Amino acid sequence: MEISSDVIRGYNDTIILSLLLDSPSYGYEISKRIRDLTDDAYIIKETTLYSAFTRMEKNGYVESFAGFADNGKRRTYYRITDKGRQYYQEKCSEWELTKKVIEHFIRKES
Amino acid sequence: MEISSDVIRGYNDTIILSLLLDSPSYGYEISKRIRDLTDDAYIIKETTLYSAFTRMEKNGYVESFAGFADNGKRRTYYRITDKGRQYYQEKCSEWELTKKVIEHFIRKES
DNA sequence: CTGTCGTATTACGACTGTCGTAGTATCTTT
DNA sequence: AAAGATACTACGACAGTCGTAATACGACAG
Repeated sequence: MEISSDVIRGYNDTIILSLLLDSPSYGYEISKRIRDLTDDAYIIKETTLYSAFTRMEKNGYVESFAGFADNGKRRTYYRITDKGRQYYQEKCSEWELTKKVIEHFIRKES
Repeated sequence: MEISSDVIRGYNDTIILSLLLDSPSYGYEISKRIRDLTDDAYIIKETTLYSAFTRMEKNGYVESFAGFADNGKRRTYYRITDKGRQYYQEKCSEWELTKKVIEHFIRKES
């Protein structure tokens, strides 16, 4: 089954931020880690990912800086800010509430 | 706390359909039942609700018919179709997967 | 008998985030 | 030499939600 993007929409920023909590990272790696962690259940589109970075940088949730791969290739890294951490925590709380709300309307089949 | 609409976005249709499972209903009542069931945690916007009806009728998930309130006032009722029931069941299954996916990225605070 | 609140719905344009498509560039593997 | 993986950017389209507003009727208070 595929997950519709409208469902995840409100959590893309949260997902990305969660992967920056422990250390900075960059687009391609984030993308792969999402795929791997979810066993390919969720594959974020590149455009969605990079536009999330831009938006979050504008909002002050992440900061970008130039880094280099082992082979010397230039990459754009992103680091989560304090504001980003706070936003992430709020979204985690919100999630608990959201889950409850939606599950009022879900009937599980046998 | 408020629930951001982007989170619910993918489930508005599902929520509305769930309230039509047992009997037909109409906009205003659906709206109130959502509020009541969620203890005001989720208050669907009127425009969102009515445009969902229109969209779902176009998709064949619901059928509208004219009904009358006790006082003789005209109302537009909606009835879920077989296709709508099927869609609803699919969304319920999808929800289980979605939940798992998102929870890979949620860290609960103490 | 007038105004406000609750009921019930519709119209319209703005906005945001995702998507499809495409293009660029380098490095690694075959 | 070609193909695939890495790494990113640009642009316009689209869908669903939102703000605002308007309409209309009944009930109830003052």
